[in-house]
Amino acid sequence: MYWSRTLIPTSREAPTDADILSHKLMIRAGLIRRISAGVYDWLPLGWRAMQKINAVIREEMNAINAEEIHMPALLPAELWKQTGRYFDYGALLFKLKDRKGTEMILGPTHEECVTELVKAYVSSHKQLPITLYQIQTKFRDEARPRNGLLRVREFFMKDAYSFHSSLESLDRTYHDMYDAYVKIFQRCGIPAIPVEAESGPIGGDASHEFICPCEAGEDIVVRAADNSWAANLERAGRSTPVPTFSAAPQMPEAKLDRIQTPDAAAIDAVCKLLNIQSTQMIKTMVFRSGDAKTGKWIVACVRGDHEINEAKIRRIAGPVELADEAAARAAGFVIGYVGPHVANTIEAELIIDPDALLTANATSGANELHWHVTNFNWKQHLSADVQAKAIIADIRNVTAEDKAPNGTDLIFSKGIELGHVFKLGTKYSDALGAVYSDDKQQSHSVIMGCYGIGSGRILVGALETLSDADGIRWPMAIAPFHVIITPIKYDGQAREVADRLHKEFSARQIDVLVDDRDQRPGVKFKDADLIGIPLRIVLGDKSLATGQVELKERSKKDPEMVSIDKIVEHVTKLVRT
RNA sequence: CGGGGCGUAGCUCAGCUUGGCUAGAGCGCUUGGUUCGGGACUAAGAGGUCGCAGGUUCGAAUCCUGUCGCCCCGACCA
Repeated sequence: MYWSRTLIPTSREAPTDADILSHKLMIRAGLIRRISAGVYDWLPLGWRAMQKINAVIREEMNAINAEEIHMPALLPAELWKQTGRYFDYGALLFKLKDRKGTEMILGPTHEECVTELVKAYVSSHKQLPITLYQIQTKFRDEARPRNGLLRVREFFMKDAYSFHSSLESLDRTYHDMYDAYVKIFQRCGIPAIPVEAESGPIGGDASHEFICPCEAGEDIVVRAADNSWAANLERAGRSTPVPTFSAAPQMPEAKLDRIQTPDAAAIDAVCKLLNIQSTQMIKTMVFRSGDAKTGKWIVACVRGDHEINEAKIRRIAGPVELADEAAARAAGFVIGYVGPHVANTIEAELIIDPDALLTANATSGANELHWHVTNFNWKQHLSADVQAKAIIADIRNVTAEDKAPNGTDLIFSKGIELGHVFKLGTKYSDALGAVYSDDKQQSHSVIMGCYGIGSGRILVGALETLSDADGIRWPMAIAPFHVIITPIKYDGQAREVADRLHKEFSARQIDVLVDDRDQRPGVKFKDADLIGIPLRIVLGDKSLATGQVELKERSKKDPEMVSIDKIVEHVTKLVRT
């Protein structure tokens, strides 16, 4: 391709609304253009990179016998109502009506659709296992799209779904996928660490996320200092054993004191007012499970300096949500001033984190507006009945004071979630009736796994982690062009050589861009660095006179001189390895 | 959804507080000249319903109301 014939709108300045490096570079290098919040045009350079990423993904998917299909983005809402996700997904789901008034959605993911497909055609164990995938546009009406391509409303995703007649078979495919993911990110040249993630209904080792470590990321990864283990913060568990209620301190002489704390609901405010440490406090939060009629209250307690981990609560109590404030108040919870002993008077499931349980003479809410209590102790101030039913469980986020499973220190870092592999179980096949017959004519729900990669996020990860002050540095595998030819002046011998090399590289399937613009050399060099093509061939009069061209790798400081008749071979070698 | 900020040329922004000449600058763009190995210089130009609607006023980019759009922080840490 010739620069003058394509569209590469580079710019010296980044728009003010771009905050993170990758976003700035994508705009400056002319990869994408925003058309609406979280919705982008893909320009030639961006699109080329995207295609290369998808090509890598395709190759690795095909290599493990996953077969590509294509499902529609426009889906009937009915299908989603059958699994309940029409409601569970909430506002994140784009909803619309067709001309007949039929409710439709734009697919944010395709479990329903693919399960429906398999239900229609797979009925025997002999047809299993099977893995189908697609690379397709997903739609999610994000509350707050942000940071360029990091969180968008329309994006590319490779989503694969596997179907099995046994958990062992699911395990095999899961591991194949896991390995394929490792290869994909390696080939794309970006760092990605697999971490344990929330595992859902199957439990155990059923879910991994692949995280690209970088500051721009929205996820928090916890890993062992010796890299022996890593997990999503949601998932990371305490390393010390969970005690039973009897481990609570015995403080027979302690007396529960009420103390006035006007307008001090937050932990920090109370600590300041009473001049105590947050470790001396018990934080109590109220959750609600089930619907308004059948649901129950859940009172969760952690030490004041700890954060409640809602995913862990869900693991114990099933689907829960933080209680609606008005509803909780109506039920008698003094939101802002709730203490654990509220369970003495209001019927609720009490879940206590071990560190909260071991806190003696704690300060907590008094269950009265503008009042707290001090010297709270579990054994004295909970009724016998409540003590007997209380659940002691790990329900907080780990902190730097915790240890990895092997006892080493924990390190916390941010990262971008690039992909996710997940053992689904029979959630969707149950809901939609996707069953197969085994060899004894017994009917079973198909066992499923699902595996996603956000292709756009690979691009974000590459720019975030590999760029330098001058611009992008594409890994060869996903570079929009392998080589850029920069004639100092596109004229005379330089022009002849540029055209000839263009032809020869193209014939070898090497993607080449000739900067044929009538620009000063400085402009061309700056732009070449900015758009980050891995190899640059400079054609200048002086070197051409000696039968040589200058070859510079974007990631290296100094160029090398290569004779004209060797350059094609030389570059081909660099591109292929 | 809550809070904050911003909408003026393709891009980055000034002007607005205190209403008043033909609405400005830099970058980019067009044409000419000089330049030509790391974002050149110069001359002449093109380009704007000041987001939109309404209001106040003799007069609105500027004040008021509404509305749309965009960005940032937060979203359950009581």
